[in-house]
Amino acid sequence: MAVPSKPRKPARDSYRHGDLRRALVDEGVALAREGGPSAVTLREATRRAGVAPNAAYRHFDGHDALFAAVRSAALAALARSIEAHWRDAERTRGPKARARALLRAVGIGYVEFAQCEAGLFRTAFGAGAFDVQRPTNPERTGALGMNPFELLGAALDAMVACGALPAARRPDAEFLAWSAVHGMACLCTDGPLRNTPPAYRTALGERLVEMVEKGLASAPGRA
Amino acid sequence: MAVPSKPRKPARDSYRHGDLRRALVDEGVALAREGGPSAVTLREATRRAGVAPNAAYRHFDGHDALFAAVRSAALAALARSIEAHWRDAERTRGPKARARALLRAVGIGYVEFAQCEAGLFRTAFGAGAFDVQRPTNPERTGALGMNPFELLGAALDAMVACGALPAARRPDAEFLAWSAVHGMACLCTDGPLRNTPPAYRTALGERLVEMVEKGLASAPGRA
DNA sequence: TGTACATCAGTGAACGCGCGTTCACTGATGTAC
DNA sequence: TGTACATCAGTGAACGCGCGTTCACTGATGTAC
Repeated sequence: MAVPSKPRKPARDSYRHGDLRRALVDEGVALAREGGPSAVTLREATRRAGVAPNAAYRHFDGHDALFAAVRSAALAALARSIEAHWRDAERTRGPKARARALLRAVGIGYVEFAQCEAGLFRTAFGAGAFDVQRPTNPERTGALGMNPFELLGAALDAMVACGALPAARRPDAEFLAWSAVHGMACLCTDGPLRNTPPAYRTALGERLVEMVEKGLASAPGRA
Repeated sequence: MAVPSKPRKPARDSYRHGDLRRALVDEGVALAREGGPSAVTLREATRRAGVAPNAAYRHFDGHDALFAAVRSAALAALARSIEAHWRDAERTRGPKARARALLRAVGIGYVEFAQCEAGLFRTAFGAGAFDVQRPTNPERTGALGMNPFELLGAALDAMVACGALPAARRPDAEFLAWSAVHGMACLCTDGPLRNTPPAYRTALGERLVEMVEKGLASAPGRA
């Protein structure tokens, strides 16, 4: 008992935080999850990390930089949601069925994420301009090393490779498929589907993916 | 020259504004057009209307009420954009071609509005929950008296009536079509398509509508 | 047709809020000698 | 192995900002007599 009266508020830490940057991003993600993009506040993130507001400036240029990091984390979470379905789909027998299963995995994983993590979804896409990340930023991906857009592209390539999608219709098909899936994600998150039963939304999601698959194959490609 | 020194700042008006409620909504719409939903501020709207901030409370319960009115106006503007295409489509000869033209009108009008009026589009759909308005709120519609969702429903009904869409696939088809079109609108407004050439986006929009039409007709309906 | 008065759309000043950001500082850490 | 020192991640206090909202008020309008 050499130093019995030592204050033990900070418990394990020294007064230096250890990994404040990571802690701030984690808290930012938690805020985004709970309250969407507008809840991602520099002051609240530092408050939750148990640190003075200006301490954040040791690790980020300012609010925008912290927010960008949080958004990247949200995109990575989306990629992981898709990958969970992707891995199952990869085990499908037969090249055509497999390609279709991969495309379905991307769509269902995307919509499911929007429903289960509405705050993160809004943070990824609902706060100003968003882009396809190229070259791939490792912060934005899951374990397969592909961002959501690349996963979609890979699924479409597989469709072409097995003959389920005419090669002439492949160019820019990402944007058509992404549109459909992103739109449904929005309707499920903030739109009129947000309060419908999960089973109903799941059924609608399945129909949407089929619509995309069939519609992509029969509509003409780029002129 | 009975009263030559009378201050003529307010010009035509008495110190009573005349129609402040309308003026505030108009200024709010202008703000939304320029800066999206977060720019719709009670203080800035009153500032532009040349009135004290608290004057707004004579006409609105508070910021939320003003914002709701602005959002309704944005939805009405969307309806008008669709109607402009709708009227042309109505003149198409042949019931099938006409039904397809109507569906196309809804899709193209929707995406065009998102591109030309990105701020209003974000205000209508990008600021918290949005719903299909039933019964129709006259503030939210254009001259045909239908809101965007009802226009879409009418186009799909026409598709069924002429045999271009199997009746079994009609239920809930609004949500599938809306998803596709809304998603593309998002990609054009805030997403990776926002800086692409207009002609490219137009071509993509046409392909999307075709994808929806073909995909809707060949995918199975509600189980 | 004139006067008295109630109404209510506007004013002016002030409030508290949370935000991002800047400043000069402090004190634990890790390195050079 | 011990001491001197530079580094730099954190502190504490304060700033200005624009926001929504509340208060007591004023004065033009329109109505009742």
